[in-house]
Amino acid sequence: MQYELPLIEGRLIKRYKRFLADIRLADGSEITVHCPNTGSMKRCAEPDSRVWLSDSANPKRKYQFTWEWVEVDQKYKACVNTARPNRLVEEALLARSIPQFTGDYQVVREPKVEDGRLDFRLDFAPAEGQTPTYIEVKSVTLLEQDNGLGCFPDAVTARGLKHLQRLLVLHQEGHRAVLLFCVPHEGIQRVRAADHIDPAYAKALSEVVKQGVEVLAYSVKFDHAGMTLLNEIPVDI
DNA sequence: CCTGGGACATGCAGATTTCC
DNA sequence: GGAAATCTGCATGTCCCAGG
Repeated sequence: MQYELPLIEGRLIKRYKRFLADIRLADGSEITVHCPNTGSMKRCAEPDSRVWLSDSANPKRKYQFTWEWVEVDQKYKACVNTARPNRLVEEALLARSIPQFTGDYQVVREPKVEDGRLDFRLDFAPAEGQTPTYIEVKSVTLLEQDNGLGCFPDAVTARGLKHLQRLLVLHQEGHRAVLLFCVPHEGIQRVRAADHIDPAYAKALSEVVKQGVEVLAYSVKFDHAGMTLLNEIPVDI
């Protein structure tokens, strides 16, 4: 995905509410921006970090700018906008650039399933004789130490646990079910379940994988004006 | 001390209304 | 009648305050 307008650079003062962060711009002015992240943003919201903002150009919004990227440990870019990984995956699916997903399929966003929704469903042409594939995308942005190992989740997640169960049920019903870790963080080259953060989730993950739910991880390439899904990276379960 | 609820901002889907 | 515009509800984690 490419941003329509150039990103604006600043420094984080503080993320002080779920949706809000204060940023200092290059000219010294301070603004409040929308923080579009549903997680704890562990290690991604350190005061004084360099940050990049997108301009919504939307006059109806209370806060014109949206926090997109942060610089972690003064060297790695990471994307904190949780809507982006979903888009990156969608683009890659539509471009047929993920080798694990082949065949003549249509991409359905946010398909409804039993008790909620998942991120994507791939519906195959009749000739393919294949039941749908379900995909849930998770964003990985927690690098605990500078060792290339990304951790998920970054906080206890009851909801994430539910998604795992949902994928397992779909798999048991005969569908392909895939958990796709999208990793928009330049310092992460592999992913593992964070059992030190959410042991229940880590346990459930290894369990559903054992039962046949697939897990994939893809790194993300940053360029001056956007991001693209890059290549597969290993997942340690 | 613990729990519950509200506020916070946005994007999106789905429903409903309006308008030609 | 059908398209477009508008509304409604949901999802989401953190923080703070009130009440038990």
